[in-house]
Amino acid sequence: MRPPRTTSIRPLTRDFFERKPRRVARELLGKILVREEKHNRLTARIVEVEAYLGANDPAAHSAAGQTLRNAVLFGPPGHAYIYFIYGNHYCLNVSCEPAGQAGGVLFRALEPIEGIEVMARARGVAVATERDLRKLTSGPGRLAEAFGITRARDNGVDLTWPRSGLWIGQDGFKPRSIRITPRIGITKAADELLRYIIDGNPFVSGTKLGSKS
DNA sequence: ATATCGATTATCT
DNA sequence: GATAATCGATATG
Repeated sequence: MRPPRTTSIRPLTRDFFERKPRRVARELLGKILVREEKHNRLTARIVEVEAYLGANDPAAHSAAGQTLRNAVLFGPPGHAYIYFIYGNHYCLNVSCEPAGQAGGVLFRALEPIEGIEVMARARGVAVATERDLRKLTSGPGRLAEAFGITRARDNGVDLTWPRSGLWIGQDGFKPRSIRITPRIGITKAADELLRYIIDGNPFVSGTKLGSKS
């Protein structure tokens, strides 16, 4: 009898994140976000991200310089920058570039793999059909809620270190096709091509399910 | 299927 | 006091 095999997920290393946000964003597609707690393990594949440049990007939270809120972006790479927005939602970013440069990547959508029941409970939605899965992690606020991500809990954590409970890993998966588009929901620098998606993946936010466009 | 709108609060001017 | 890297509900074709 062959023992049941779980696909092994290896954490990404610091140098992965110590690069330009565009590069990190593109290469994060297909990687896996992991939440580990005592009795839970949540995993989901990254299918949509946006790059925010440390310099010369008016849409970035770092544009007006360092504050208490955005300090993590100015710190070492590979750490979680969590912000609270519209009085309702948390969003997850990872810091990029060497300390002192404020680049980052926003996580916009994931494809759930493990822990779907837990995610559904955290989101307060029922998952009856295949398409209901999109309600879990398709959108930056949604994925944060599904993973129980808050600023108090996760801002500043090291996403290369599994013992932090929130980390990013790889299992060898390579996206077949990547598409680059303008970023969503911003008013400044709204036409820069800095949004990276796995082409055709149904969990990408804004994707209409059941329509062929 | 697309458009519009209200909710709700940390953060900065 | 104004703003915001969103979401979900409602309205309309």
